[in-house]
Amino acid sequence: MRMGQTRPGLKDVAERAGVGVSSVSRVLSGHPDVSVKMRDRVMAAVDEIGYRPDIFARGLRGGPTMSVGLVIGDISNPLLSEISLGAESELRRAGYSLLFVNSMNDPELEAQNILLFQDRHVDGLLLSLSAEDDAGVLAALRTIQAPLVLIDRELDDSGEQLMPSAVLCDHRGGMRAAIAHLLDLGHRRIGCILGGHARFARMRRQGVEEAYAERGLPPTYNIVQGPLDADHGQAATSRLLDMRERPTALVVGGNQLLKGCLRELRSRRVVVGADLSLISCDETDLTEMHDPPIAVVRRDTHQLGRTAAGLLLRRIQDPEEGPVTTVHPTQFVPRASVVPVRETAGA
Amino acid sequence: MRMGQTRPGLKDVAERAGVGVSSVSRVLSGHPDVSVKMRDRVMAAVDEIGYRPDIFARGLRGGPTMSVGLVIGDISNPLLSEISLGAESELRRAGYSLLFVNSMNDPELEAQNILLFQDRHVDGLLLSLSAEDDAGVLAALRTIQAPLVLIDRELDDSGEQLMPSAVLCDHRGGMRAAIAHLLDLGHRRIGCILGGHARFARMRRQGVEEAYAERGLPPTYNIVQGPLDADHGQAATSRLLDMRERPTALVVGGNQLLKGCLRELRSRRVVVGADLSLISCDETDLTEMHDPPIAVVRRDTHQLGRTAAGLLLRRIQDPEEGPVTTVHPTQFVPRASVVPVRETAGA
DNA sequence: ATGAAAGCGCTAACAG
DNA sequence: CTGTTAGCGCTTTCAT
Repeated sequence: MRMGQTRPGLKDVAERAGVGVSSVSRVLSGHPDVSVKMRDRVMAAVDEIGYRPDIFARGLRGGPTMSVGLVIGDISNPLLSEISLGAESELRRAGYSLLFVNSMNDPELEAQNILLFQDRHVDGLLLSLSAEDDAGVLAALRTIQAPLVLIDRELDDSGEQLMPSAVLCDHRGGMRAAIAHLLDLGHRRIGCILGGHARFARMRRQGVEEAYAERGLPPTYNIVQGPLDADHGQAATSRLLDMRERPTALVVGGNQLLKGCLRELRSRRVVVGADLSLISCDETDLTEMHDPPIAVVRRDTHQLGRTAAGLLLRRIQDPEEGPVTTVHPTQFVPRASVVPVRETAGA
Repeated sequence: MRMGQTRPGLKDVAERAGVGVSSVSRVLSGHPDVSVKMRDRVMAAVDEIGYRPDIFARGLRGGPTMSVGLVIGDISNPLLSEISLGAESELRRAGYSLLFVNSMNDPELEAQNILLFQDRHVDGLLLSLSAEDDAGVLAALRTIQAPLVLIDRELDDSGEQLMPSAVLCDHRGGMRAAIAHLLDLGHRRIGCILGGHARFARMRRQGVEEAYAERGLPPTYNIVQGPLDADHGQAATSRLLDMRERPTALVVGGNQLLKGCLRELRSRRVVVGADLSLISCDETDLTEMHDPPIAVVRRDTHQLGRTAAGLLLRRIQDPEEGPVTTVHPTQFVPRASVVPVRETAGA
């Protein structure tokens, strides 16, 4: 029974101001050829009736929607959410809004979401994909006209058709530094728990290998690769601790894995920073507040998001711009979870 | 230099299938009056040319956009992100997509974001607002036609114009149970650190008061109210521990506050579960993995999100539906961070 | 410098 | 049951 109360349109503004609709349109889209008088009249009318342009009608004509899509595997991961926060703040400064969608780390959903953003005419896409080589995702991406920025991912894009920009992290360097630190403290049997099939896992593995190779040491490390979740973290920890030549230090590649790892250590009553040295990748509440605090390979996630947004904006605003890749530093932060091997009780 | 390659429209499908545009439209929107033959012809053509409807053109006509907006204070808060995950999963099942926007806990941004969603013609709004009484936010909300669902918030809507549904949590009951547990263990001087001005803080305060009142005990608790952040958590902890009659137990109203609290306890070398009993609200990695594990007042955040989405969908799909409020249980989970007062060393 | 008018892709009358 | 047609609110020629 309620009145239609349709929101005011361009026509209403034009009527109110006693001018033509196209003049109103020109004023609102900053067209140069408008008299000051006209601009004032129109703006006054706009304020009076509280006009807001209809984004759909604009989009229909193919104009920009001033929005950017972010496809993200798991927003509940604090790192990813910080990245998105950084991206959002940068985009907002430029007048763009960021639309999130979760893909639950499911490539099929991811592909759907990419298409969904295309339907919504986003002006660009930020991608933190769960898989770098999923055929469906790649196919969806190829239908996208808008510029793409990958966040800490490398696409397995054989055809090289989609020319994404990318913001990457120097995971290899960070891992190399972490391992080097352990080696300096006398550790030789180091267990590494890695997860996922994305770039970061490959790079971290390389970092481990390089650290040993640089010092001419035999590869007495053990890398346990698996899914990127707490269960793998726990299982891998268990497996490493059960080895005959039990590692004196563990390096864990991410917060989910860390959670599982700590769970296992607790159930075995292994004391971090005494019985065992421990390093994790990426700072979270857990690493910071743990007793003892856990050494980490850290990176500036907020900045990562901001840079990603910046690269995207550049390409949106100037379509001639080519893809750019930036690499962001990582930093090893030693903490009490790491002790020299001498103090470590053997098996 | 690239070819315009404009995406196929309804007209193209109609041409391909040799039928009229409206028939195509009818088939696609599931209109009952279409022959099987027609449906097949059209669907074939749709597949052949890879047609996807233009959501903007649909929206322009005032139709549903199959999207829901979520205004959220801080997506990097694991609780809020879990809620949004729950909401998203429910919405997806119904074919809706969820658009997130962060408001950085800033009411002004919040109001802007509400307007932004309105511009995008969302079919409904999920709100986890940072303030319940901000004039700008309320004004923005009043311009919204779509149904609203509040998540764990009560609006200070004097005019009662906007009839939101709501999903609430029984914070009062949870807090009452937590305090009762402490009282049973002999604690009398209990410090409570609360933060924020939203419903949950009020309810928790009431829970504390009720627990004491129920047993006819004098109010020997101390409630320190402040902003909902780690700094307040730390400052409040410091203040409570400096009291002449130092509390034997602390109850902390949220994960941010907890972080600050733990920071202070660590710097003072206060041992949780021995020198002091500790309870927090809401489960996070920190409460679970802490040594000793921290007792919590828990709630099912994923379910909360799902229910919120469900309530919204009901109102979207049947505009005659009135607003509904559901209250979700909370549960006190005792853990090793809580010990009887006898074992606790006094000041 | 300004206004009139033609669509953008779609849905919903309205005719057949 | 199906095709034709008139807009939805806006931008953009094209005249003036």
